[in-house]
Amino acid sequence: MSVTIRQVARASGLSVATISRVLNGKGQVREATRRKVMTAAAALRWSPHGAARSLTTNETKTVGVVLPDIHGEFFSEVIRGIDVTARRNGFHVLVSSSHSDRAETENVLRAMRGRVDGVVVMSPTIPARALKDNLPDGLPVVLLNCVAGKGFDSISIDNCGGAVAMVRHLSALGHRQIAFLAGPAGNHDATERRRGWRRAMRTAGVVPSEGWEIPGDFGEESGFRAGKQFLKLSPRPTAIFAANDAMAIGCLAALQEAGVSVPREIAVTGFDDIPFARYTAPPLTSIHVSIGDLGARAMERLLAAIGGGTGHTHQHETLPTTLVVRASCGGRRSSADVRRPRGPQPEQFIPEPKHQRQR
Amino acid sequence: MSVTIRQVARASGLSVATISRVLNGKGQVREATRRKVMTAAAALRWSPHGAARSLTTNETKTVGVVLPDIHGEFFSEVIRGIDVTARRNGFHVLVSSSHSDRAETENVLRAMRGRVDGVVVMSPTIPARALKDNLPDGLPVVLLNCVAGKGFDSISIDNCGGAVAMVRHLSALGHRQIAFLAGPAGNHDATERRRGWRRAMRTAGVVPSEGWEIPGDFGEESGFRAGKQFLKLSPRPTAIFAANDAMAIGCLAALQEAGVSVPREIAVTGFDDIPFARYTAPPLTSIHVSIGDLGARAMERLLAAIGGGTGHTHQHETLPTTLVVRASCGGRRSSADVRRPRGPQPEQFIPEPKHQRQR
DNA sequence: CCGGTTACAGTAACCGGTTACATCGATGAG
DNA sequence: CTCATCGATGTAACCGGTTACTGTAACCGG
Repeated sequence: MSVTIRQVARASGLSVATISRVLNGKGQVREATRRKVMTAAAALRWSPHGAARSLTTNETKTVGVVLPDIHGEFFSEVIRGIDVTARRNGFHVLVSSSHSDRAETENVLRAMRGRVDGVVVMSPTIPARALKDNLPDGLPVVLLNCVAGKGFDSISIDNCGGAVAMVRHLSALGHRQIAFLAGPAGNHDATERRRGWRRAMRTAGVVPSEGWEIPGDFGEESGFRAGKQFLKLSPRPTAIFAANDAMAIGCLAALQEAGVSVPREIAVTGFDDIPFARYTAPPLTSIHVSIGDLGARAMERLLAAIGGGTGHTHQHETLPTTLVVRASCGGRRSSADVRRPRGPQPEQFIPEPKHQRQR
Repeated sequence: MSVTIRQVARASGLSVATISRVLNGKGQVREATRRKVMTAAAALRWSPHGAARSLTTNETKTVGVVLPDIHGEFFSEVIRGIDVTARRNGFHVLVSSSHSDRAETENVLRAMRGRVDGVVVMSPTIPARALKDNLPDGLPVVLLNCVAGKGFDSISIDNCGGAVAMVRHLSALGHRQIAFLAGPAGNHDATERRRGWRRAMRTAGVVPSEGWEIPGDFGEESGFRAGKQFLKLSPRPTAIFAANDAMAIGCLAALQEAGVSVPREIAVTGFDDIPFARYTAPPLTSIHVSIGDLGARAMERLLAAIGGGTGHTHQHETLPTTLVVRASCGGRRSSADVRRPRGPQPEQFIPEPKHQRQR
């Protein structure tokens, strides 16, 4: 049915070895022969069989990406970063996302043998150690935004540092009662951001009182509910720092509905700097994270591990974040911002990714 | 290095055939033998080599997904739908996204041979016919949101119908000057939505005058610019129907900045019903599209084609859309809506997907 | 006790490439 | 002229599974 290298060999009157050599540019082949091969291959519309090739070379030119059940921009951006980097290096990407169940994840991991040359794993639920048991020995792995484990490459966002920067900024604007809208318990990013908030508060000499921290789940809905709760506090916080933008947006909606003016009465800030952050009312001050870069870096590390063989050393890498000031936190620039020609601009300008959506 | 079936055979004192039979549950194997195999396999932590297996069985249990360079929710949702459905059926997903270049896409397509059992292709730039030349004969293909081609399975959203529904709704609210904020030229969805707008306008007996249609690119930014332009028109349109939510949101920002009240002075509506749509100010009336379902259906069709062999008939399928009314279009219910407990609810309630973000 | 099933397990060919090694003609030095 | 060398190409083993075919007890009815 499908055309094989032997058919090409017959059609061109050459041997399979020569066809293979031409295809891979290895060994000596006369120019005339090369052309003959190319012609025959094109005529038969032959392209090498991936599985067959993988079997002998023991490399698949494919990397696995295992992600938990995440929605939205984060997912697409991280995949984009990974995919672009992989393709640039001639690699394919085998994804497996939306794992809620741990056993399921382990199954997928096991099924990767003979399909991939390495994997990027982002899993809040699986401890690094458990990975070892479910992966073929010697398969390169890069952990993404997980608790770093010994013997693994890992890479993550400077969540703590970003949170500290945000609290500092709010402090500088005069805020002291800075409430925190936390993310899901157990989530690594959420934990780190909370740590940053607490640390910076301590540094600022403020002791968060009861009720200044409300748990959320990173969804808009939970932000909305938390917003309502914050309003019941007395004294009211003067600023709300949400652990991600989605919750901050829900929070904004809650305050607006309650007729509370942002930022005049309460400042609201987020984390992630999702594209919509600049289009909320008022535009949202946030911590910019280059999610695409995160994926790209993870892939670069993985490719290095794949190429480097055994002489590769494991290390942990942290990606920096940037504070992006918009109107929602108030302060000196807020009124000026609002009048800018095309929607408020960040104080520290971050070059915009092209947000040409195709849909 | 890696453990093979032969090692398991030796360890268990059986032959490779038996190991294989146990693994695949084929043929007769005594219970005692099965257990012996399982024990040995577990002890050696053996799992079958994907490439090797693919080579003989001629099936990879993997499907390819080729997507253009799209950002945001659409991408992640469609992948999620595909991935979940694939995994449920024991398939893996090989993605390749962010193709801007046509030659690049064709390369990837060619490289899929021997790696996948079928592909889902979403490509605005490649005509269906050109696919035939770059795909191994007989490889099942499902086209996603493309111009349907003969000899292909295809599936898409009822863009036209959705647009008609939206214009009808606005009409019913008394609007006649309904401007249209179009999507990128050449994009299939954009074209269809525009067609729906024009058709419904004609039905309503309104002839769109000069300037009532402004081109955009599906990005927030272009919506913002278009919003400004619409304001310069005289007479001003009473409603703006954006071809997607991102542009509608940009448009809202522009109107807000100009001090124009939505929906009192101008109604604004979108298309896609992205999660964020319910948190804009005012909440955005939109056309709900189940993007995840789109991916899931595409995968179901593909799996059917893979399983069905030659007896499979090609057909085109269209997924329905639903109008979701929120405050941004004004009308009878708008004031009531605003007071609902947790942010405005849609008039026609769409069961919410769980928007528990993990970030 | 015998030919025929049946249940279970082993042997080896095969999938489609890659590549070490063999082959062979041409070339050049001695 | 001969032999070593080199460049170009062919031969066949091999990668790790799957499976058709084979072998062999055990068991059956007659």
